[in-house]
Amino acid sequence: MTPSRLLDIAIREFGAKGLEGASTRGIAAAAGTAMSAITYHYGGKEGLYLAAADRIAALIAERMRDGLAIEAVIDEGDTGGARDGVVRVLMQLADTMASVESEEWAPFIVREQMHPTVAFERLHAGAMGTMLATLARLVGIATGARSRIACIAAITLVGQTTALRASRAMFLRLLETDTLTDDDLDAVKARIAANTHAILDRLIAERQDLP
Amino acid sequence: MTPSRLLDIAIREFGAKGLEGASTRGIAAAAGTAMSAITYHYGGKEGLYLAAADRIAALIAERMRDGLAIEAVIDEGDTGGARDGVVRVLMQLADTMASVESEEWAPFIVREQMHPTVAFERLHAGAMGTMLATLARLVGIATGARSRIACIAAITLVGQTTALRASRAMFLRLLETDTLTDDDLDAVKARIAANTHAILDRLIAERQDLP
DNA sequence: GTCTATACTACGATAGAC
DNA sequence: GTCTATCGTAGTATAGAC
Repeated sequence: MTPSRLLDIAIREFGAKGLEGASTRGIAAAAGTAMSAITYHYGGKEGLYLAAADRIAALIAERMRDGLAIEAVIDEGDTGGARDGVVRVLMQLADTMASVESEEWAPFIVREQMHPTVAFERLHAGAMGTMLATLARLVGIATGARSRIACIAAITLVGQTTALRASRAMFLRLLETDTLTDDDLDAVKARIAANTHAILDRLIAERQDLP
Repeated sequence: MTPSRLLDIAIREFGAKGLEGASTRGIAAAAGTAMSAITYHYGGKEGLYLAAADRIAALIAERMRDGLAIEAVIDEGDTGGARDGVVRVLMQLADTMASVESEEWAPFIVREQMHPTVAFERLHAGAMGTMLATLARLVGIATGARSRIACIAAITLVGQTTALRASRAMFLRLLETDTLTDDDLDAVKARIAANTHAILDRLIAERQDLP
């Protein structure tokens, strides 16, 4: 019980303040235990940080499981299925980014994206790498684009959803609100879906220009 | 001289470690001076943090100046000019996100986006708010979309470029490289430009569906 | 397994010398 | 304007009691 409670708090604290900014005393206190419990269960601050990364990867993998499990087995010729798959993965991703729970761990990930440490390996291997690779593969199947083009397109597609977190405050200002309502989220998701179809169509058209 | 050197280091340190993670001693040492210089010039750690935010806003405003100055005066009827403007602003933004200098201050901004403090006001007022508002306005002019739709579209468009920073490590993994070459950047920019045209076309088509 | 006690290092702020 | 010295606080780690 204590270990899992420590981990929950650790994710929040590390996310908000970073590895150096968060304090083991603060984490332990918030978890209602003593600091030395961290040493015992995780071997120290660094160990707790890595455990937090693993837990985040597991959380994302869990959230994305349904979608990715189906999408991963779509075969080469199924352009329609691949297209639907791209949209479904992005919708799932948008929900994840907009979810309140992601507020805690998203900063953890973004920090690792910009200044990767060993923890990035865990995040990438555990969840994010597979997700992005699947998406790139689906884009390739849906449009017939070469691998490199499909990869670049996949990143721009994902960027639309990550903006919900990484540009959140700016977004809220623009919409003149202070929380994202279900209505807002639906509107954004509809926009992303429409954009995605437009982009995929464009990739197909580009391919036919250069035979 | 000392103040400006302190500020440069402060942006890097606060970006990497956050307000709480960075240490005044560390910043002062890296700037080759004593910690009390921070107290003298900026009144303390918090003052230095806010000064860093102002400086970052100024850096971005400077980088975006050419584009935004022109784009801001495009008038209501000029759909073609507005469309070109959208693409130009996004290209400038992509260059900014990919630039090595942005590696230092981008984490600062993203942190403020997810957990805004007073410093976010400065960033938003000084640069980011104007940029995004201009973009949303141009999207509206270029497509005739309602304000709310144009705002949401603007966010998704910007998201494509911010992914260059906020999902950087993941992106590099996918492309199986460890730095973004000029070739890579050109390819991404071309993709973003093409996506943007596709998205704007789609917005126009949607408008004609519902007259 | 969990907590208390302790050792040691580093933090930010301030006062005062130069 | 810039530095040194110092204070009080808070950080991690470890040893040992329960």
